[in-house]
Amino acid sequence: MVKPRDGSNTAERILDVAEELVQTRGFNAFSYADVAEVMNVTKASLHYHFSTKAVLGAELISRYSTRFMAALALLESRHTSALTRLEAYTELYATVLDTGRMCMCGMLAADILTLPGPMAAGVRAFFAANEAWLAHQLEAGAAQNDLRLTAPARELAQALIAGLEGAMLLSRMSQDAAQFRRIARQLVTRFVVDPIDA
Amino acid sequence: MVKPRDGSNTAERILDVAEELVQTRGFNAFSYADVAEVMNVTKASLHYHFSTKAVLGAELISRYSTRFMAALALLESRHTSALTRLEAYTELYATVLDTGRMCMCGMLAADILTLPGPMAAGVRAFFAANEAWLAHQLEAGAAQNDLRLTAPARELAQALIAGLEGAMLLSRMSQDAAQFRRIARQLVTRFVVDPIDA
DNA sequence: GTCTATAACGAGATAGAC
DNA sequence: GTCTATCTCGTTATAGAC
Repeated sequence: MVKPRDGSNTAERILDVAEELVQTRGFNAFSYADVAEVMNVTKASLHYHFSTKAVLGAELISRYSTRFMAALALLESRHTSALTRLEAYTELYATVLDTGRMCMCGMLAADILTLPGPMAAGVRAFFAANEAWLAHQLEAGAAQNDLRLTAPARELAQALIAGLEGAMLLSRMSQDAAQFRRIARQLVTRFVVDPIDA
Repeated sequence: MVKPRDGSNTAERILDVAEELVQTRGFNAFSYADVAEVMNVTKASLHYHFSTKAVLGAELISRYSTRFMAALALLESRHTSALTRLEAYTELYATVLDTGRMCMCGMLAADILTLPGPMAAGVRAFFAANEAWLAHQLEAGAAQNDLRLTAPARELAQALIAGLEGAMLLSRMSQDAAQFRRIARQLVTRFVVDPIDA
């Protein structure tokens, strides 16, 4: 018995629709009715797959985090230098923004005080994992003289993520597609490559 | 007939309570009932002062923007060098975060697609004004050799605001009070003072 | 697995007395 | 200017037929 993994099964499609709504409107600004309308099913059907909105939300975060970490692994295998990995990392954010969406966990970070406990924990874990991954890349890059760090790796990782999330928020608001990539370039250049080869 | 300006009149106190709720929970996650409960009045009373939630929201943004620009003017008069002005600017954000709040317009930026038109316009205007103010300080500072710019002033201003807003979001989530100031210092140091006197 | 129907509640808002 | 009372609607969630 092979489980369908092509994303065409109902639960996955519900997650797809809900994910877009969270990324554009936030967790408190979408409802089962919104999802049901897009999918042409009833709200009751959605409750069959995800008993409560809190369960749906937790599943969204879990899937998003898994996929994000998988994208990081792929990115790591495709790029060998720390600098190109960083650039690919920022481009990951950029392509999300190109679809008119915020980072899902960035959006949920704004809603953090209103989220069910398990969801809040998931969002915090997402950023902790991101920070750890980035810090590791920075340290590895510094070790092989790929780049120069201007501060402790952990601190730089936090500042980079903060800059990228803030840049998404403001660029989406300004509807200035190029703004995000300009800011991302500033962040990477100023924080890590710095004046060595500038 | 002197209008009361001490903030003790009802409309102002409603705005005070609503403002905190927006800064902590977001515009879609608070209700007239929440405000009424804190103030020990009925929802109907609130509607006497602010006919609709959209009107209340627009007034919140207007008051917040006015106060913010006034704080910038004060800050300008108190500090003469561009660098200390920048540091005071980031400290403005830090003190907001110290009270457990996000920047109100940063919060509303996340909700932007769900806001009534006039509110969305007000949020955009807030950030445009901030960007213009910051860019002006940067250019002035560069002109008198107070600091060195690593990119066009406008671009740096956008990156700084993005970094600060993102840092607020993540620091509040992490409940790490020191994190914001560490990131802010990184941003200012790397973006403007750079290696001249580092 | 999806439907109809409905329960239970909270939200934004209004009417009219005081 | 604040109250009680009420309206209407949207939201989350459940029961039970198909």
